[in-house]
Amino acid sequence: MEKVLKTIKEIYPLPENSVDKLISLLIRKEFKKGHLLFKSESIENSIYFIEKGIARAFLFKGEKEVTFWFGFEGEMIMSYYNYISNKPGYENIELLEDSVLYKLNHHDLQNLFKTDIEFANWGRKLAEIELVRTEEFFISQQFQTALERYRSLLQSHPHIIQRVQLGHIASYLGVTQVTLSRIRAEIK
Amino acid sequence: MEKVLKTIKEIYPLPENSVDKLISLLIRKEFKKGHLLFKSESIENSIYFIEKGIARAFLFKGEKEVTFWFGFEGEMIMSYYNYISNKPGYENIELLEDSVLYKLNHHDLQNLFKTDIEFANWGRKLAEIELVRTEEFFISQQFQTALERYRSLLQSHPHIIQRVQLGHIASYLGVTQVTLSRIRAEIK
DNA sequence: GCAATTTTTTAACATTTGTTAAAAATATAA
DNA sequence: TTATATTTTTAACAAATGTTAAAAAATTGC
Repeated sequence: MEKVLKTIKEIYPLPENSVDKLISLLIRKEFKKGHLLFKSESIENSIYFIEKGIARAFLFKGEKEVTFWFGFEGEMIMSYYNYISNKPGYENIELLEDSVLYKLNHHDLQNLFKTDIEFANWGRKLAEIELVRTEEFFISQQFQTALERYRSLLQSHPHIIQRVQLGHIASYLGVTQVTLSRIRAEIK
Repeated sequence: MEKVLKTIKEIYPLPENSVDKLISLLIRKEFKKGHLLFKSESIENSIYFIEKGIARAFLFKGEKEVTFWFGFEGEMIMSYYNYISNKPGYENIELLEDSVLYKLNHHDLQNLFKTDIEFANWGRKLAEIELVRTEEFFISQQFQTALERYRSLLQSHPHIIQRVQLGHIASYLGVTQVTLSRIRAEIK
């Protein structure tokens, strides 16, 4: 669970015994490629850490799926809306490869928040980090062209092209697959 | 400070003496219409609560200003990026009306987080609420048309048309002013 | 290795939105 | 109130992206 552990510690510097407390709550799980981990309109009581694999979150826009998030090794998978409001989330989350995840129960985590100031601050930092990421992604959508976003996606995840199909990437970038294909043809 | 107090209490149920502790740190400030509260590329050590007035956050896209946030009575004004990373924020924040704000020092707040579990959870909830809002706004940008977003903006803030000029609203909706003007002409 | 399936690219055309500029409407200040 | 400045609307045209469909390429399963 090397990558998961690194993620947990990077969020906020927890004392060693708190880390152990959190680890003791994690359950290792394996899933096949294509597994639908979260389904929209349903309440989800689990949070996952990705040890191995790629996940994507998507919504339907009419008939079409639109991907708006990818999760890579070391990242967390959760529906923030569900997590925060305890109402059904709106996103579907699918695993794009055979994956190894660590599962954490939502209520167990809430319990840590209420009783341990270290965890309360860990949870605060987690939300803050995620907020900044979401903001940055939003800003990039509004202020960069699809080409610029495609380039920075390649920069941060050079192997995404080999691991994720173009249609998903195109919708993540906010264009159709045809347009992304045109973009790729131009820069070659 | 009625509206500000309501906001503070709604975020997370703080004990009465914690609320008093927070209130004692607030300083009332008045600003004129047009005042630039935050300037991009600068470190900001304050957080504000809006008692009266409207604020907007914007970035430059080439020569043009693009508005990506409005703040109304009861809401908080802060650069999350600045607040979280302690690096210069990227946004400019301007007051669109003569305003009454309450100012809170960032370090004072951090201090409360570190020493009081109630505040740590208040801060966690604050970030979580803001995260869900940001996500919702992002989703609406990606999955709704400018017309739909215009309609729901009018629904949630019926007086925005009287208080904010069309160019700001257009860029907030992600279209040019000409396009928003066309949209308005069509639905009349 | 080959056939079937899926994914990606290309092409032709339609639609939407942007750009520039001018006119109309509204707001501001002397 | 009137003149000036600002904001909003309208129009003509250009550019970018979407749509549909077919061809090409790559992947998968037998």
